[in-house]
Amino acid sequence: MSTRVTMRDVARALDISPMTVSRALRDDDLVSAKTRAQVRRVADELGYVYDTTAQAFRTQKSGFVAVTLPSINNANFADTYRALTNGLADTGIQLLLGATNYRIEREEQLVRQLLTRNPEALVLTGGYHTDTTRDLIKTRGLPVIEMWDLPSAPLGHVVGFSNAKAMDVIVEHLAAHGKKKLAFAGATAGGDLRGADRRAGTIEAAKRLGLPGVTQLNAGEAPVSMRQGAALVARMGKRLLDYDAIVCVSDPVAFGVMSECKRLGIDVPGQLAVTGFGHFDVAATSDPRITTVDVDARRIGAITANILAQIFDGSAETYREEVQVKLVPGGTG
Amino acid sequence: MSTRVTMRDVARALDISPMTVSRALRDDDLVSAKTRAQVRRVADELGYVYDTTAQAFRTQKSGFVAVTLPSINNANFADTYRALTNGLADTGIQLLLGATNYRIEREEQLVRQLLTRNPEALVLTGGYHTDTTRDLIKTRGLPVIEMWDLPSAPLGHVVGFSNAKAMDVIVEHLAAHGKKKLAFAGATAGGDLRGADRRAGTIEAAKRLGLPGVTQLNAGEAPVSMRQGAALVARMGKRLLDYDAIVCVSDPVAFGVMSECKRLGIDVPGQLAVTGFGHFDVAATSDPRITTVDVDARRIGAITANILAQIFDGSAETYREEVQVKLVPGGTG
DNA sequence: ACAAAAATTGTTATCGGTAACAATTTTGCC
DNA sequence: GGCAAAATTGTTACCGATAACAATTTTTGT
Repeated sequence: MSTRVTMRDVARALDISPMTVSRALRDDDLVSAKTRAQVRRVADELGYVYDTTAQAFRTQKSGFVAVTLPSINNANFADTYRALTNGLADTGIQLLLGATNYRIEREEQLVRQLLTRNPEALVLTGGYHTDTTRDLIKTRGLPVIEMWDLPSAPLGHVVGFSNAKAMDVIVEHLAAHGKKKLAFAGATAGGDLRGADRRAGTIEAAKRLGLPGVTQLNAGEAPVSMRQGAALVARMGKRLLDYDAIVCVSDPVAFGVMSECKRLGIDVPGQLAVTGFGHFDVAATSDPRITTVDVDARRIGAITANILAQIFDGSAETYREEVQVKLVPGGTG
Repeated sequence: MSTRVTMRDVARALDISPMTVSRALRDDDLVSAKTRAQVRRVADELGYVYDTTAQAFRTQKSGFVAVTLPSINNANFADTYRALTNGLADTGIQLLLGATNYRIEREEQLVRQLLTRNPEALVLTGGYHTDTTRDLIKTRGLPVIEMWDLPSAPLGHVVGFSNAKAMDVIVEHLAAHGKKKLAFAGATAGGDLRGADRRAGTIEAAKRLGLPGVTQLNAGEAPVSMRQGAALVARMGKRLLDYDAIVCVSDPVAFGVMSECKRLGIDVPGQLAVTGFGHFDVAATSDPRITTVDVDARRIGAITANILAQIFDGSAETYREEVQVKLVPGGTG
């Protein structure tokens, strides 16, 4: 009973060869329509389930594309992932997902694990990787796509934007509204490197616009949560009013900051501006709405899916797709 | 160059048998420490990468556990998933994740796809499945764990709670604070079945406590978002004041409702109470904090991991673990 | 020193599909 | 009807690791 039903069994039932069954189930035109229908029917009757493992082994193609995301609990990455899934739906490709928790050491461990499954391509979030990760990938000669960043020394294809430059629109917006003294609320150094890029971009933009230096406010370990944003404000209290605006590494942080300000009686945006990043639902829903930057996460996923399709079709071109980000003004400054 | 390095190659380099290489790389005690070290070294030198596909094929064990989640963009499910990943970290088991988008038809499609990868167990979120899904699983005789629910006719193991009964604490809390006329804000019928259970539970609890009937407010397709919660309120306007409390299917919805109330000048909780579900960050951070129900998502994942470990150890017991939920009073009623 | 036990290494067959090639059947045309 | 071309089906070998069993080397005890 526990012996699985194989193509051989289906073949025997119909007194044909396993090869014909194989072809029929893959809808090969070589097989006559009549035979195909029969095979289908008998396969169903016998409860046959196709064994992708065996196929992957024989053809030396796993049908997997490995994907790493910093976190699976992030609307933007989830959107990218969904778009990627949808874009690959009719290719038969399956995504093998891993979460790095915003750490490139964890990414390395993950990549190592994922590679043992023979993925046909690798999709990484971010442009920062450990040297070992880079070596592992290069040695394999595996197609790679880096998303959500614009690395200067990419491993392969790129679909993303500059996290540093993206802050320009925020800082320009704040400057245009007369905000001068900025603080940046993000993770402590060392963790989230895309967050660090945003900080660097903020500092850079402020300098360019002739604003005073930007203070770094540490909200804790990456990824910084709403709670950590709130806790940061609770810790600092009215000292926060030394600044005109708090530029937050993400919308959730901004929301935490804003909520706690309200609890402390600090008026946003009256006394203090607060900005976010990512155009999350919470930014669009809160009262007031949070000024933020929209990244077309879905587009990143869709483009990535396209590139993958090209790769599987044999294209040798190396893509570098920059997606535009745009300011979404809210009521927080 | 593109011919991959196999165990045979490593074996040849050391003039030993592939079998010994296989054993050495799996750290089999049968192999002498000296040989193991040599094999390790040479394997590294040659850039050997273990082929899990071949192993999975030969041993007829994929090393996969398939997991379906309604959405990957949900802090609670993400927590469960992370706990599951961590709990299985040193078993070598890899999770194969799929998102159902809260639809059992999509779940069926997904399960079908996942089964072709020969998972060694299946972890499903929720206790509702299509008949075909149930058949597929039963035919396979695959170990199954249903999470986040307490189905009356489970497919196998269960780790969860009753979504209906979980609403008791909310309704009791509201009743104790003098709220009588309740409305339930959730998805339109047909979609999210756990949400439907919560609605049924709310109605049931209200009846039991002698409150008037509960009105159903349709916020749109599942999963209902913050935006949809806000849109619902925008649509209804002051008519919302016909009710004493809006019981929302989740915290995000409650947050959307509350934010839009503020914009409309409706005082929460003064004029209207609002409750959520799930103890999301947004509920704990918003001002006021949202009264909600905490589900120990991490515990669900950890217990599930434990059960999986038991299964792989050969235990034949069928587990049914109920996790407790608890009220988290906020400032919204 | 020698047999018996223990430790270590080797051989063979196989998991379930499918590529490459071979063989057979059907169809079309004069 | 007979033959070439087209359509369909079949045969064989193999992808890379490892279970099961066999053979060899090393250690131990007397």
